[in-house]
Amino acid sequence: MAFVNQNPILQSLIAEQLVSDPSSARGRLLNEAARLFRDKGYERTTVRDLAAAVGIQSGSLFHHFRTKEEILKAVMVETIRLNTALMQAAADQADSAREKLRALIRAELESINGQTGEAMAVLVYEWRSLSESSQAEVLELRDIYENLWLSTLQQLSKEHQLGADPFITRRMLTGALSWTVTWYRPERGGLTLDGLTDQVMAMLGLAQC
Amino acid sequence: MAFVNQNPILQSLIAEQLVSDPSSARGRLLNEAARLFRDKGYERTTVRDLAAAVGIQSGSLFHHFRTKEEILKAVMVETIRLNTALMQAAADQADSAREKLRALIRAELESINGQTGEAMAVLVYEWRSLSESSQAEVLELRDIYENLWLSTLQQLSKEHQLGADPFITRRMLTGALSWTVTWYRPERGGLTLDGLTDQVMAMLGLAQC
DNA sequence: GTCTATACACGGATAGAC
DNA sequence: GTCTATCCGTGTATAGAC
Repeated sequence: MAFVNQNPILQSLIAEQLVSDPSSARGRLLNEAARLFRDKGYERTTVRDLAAAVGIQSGSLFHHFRTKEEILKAVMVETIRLNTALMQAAADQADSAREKLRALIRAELESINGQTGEAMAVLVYEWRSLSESSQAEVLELRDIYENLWLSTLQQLSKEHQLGADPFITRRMLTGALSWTVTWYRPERGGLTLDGLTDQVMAMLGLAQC
Repeated sequence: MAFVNQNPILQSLIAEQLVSDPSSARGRLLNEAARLFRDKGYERTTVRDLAAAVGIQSGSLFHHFRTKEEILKAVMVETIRLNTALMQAAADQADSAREKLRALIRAELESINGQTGEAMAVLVYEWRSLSESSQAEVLELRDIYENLWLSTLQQLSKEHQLGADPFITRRMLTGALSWTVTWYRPERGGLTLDGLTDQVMAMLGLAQC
């Protein structure tokens, strides 16, 4: 993903070949695919659309990917890998459980509404279009990601700072945060990403007093 | 929707021809369509699937609806009409703003996870498949529904019982509640609908003390 | 690694008989 | 109001030249 190219976390993932270099043919295709899948949906996006987006003919696509579904799966897998690393880094910088949670919320809001947002939306809305065997693979990666959240929420719960159950709170947050993509428009209107994060914390009764 | 057939609110809506009688040919088709659209997605559901679900041939479908999209739109329109009426009734029975909010949350959770849940999921996940002109029509109906929520949340905010902004809180709740359809399974496991409602209230810092 | 050309199946929608 | 038959466009994927 070209925009966050300077990010050292992305750089190390590329070096380990866990995500594609965004300047490579494969990387550029996956970025365009994420955008198209989010805008039109996976089913309504044709292989001709995908090829045109990177300036090749549809037949040439199948030199890089065996099937259209393989492209969807690659978008999802690489997105989770990148976001797990970003999340881990964000949480590591915070001290208290409360600050860890705030860092996670802010990082997830940034993933959803920032430059990886297209791919994050695909992860949520195009799940059904993935074959069952691919779903199982992606789910495994998701577990690592979710454990980051759960351990932080469980710590807060121990400290009696959380109103509801940690598991349920995480599920509520998953829905609430991913839904922001349908309405949050940072460019027009005053609410910044930090302001939105504050609102989420306030909703949970964890506002800075 | 045959299951809630005895519901007097549904009966009056049918009498006013605002929703189809679930025992009519049209009503049965819309129920099956909601189920198929949720399970497979709108695009992956063929007119042959729809016809087979009600035991007719695909050509015969077009005697009832001019296009496939018209079926999707009808599912959405009738679902909003029914749920607005159910919501209004739930809110009217409560006295305090806090109890009104609880009634709205419980009613929406019931819509999402109960017998109209298939249609509610379609409303969230198949939005993009609706043509723009149809989207505008459905959006108008949604406004009425949303105003029910906003007036209650604004009242709570006046009473200083709400941590975050009312508009933002509603949007967070929209995401959080609709997401329950992906994980909440009342049949297996102890959490009842009332228990889940309590958890949501607790998350908002509005637990019964 | 990309091109052109095309196979081949499937999906939405229509026509006209009953 | 449902049937059968069918049109026709579109979509995924392949073949083989360059």
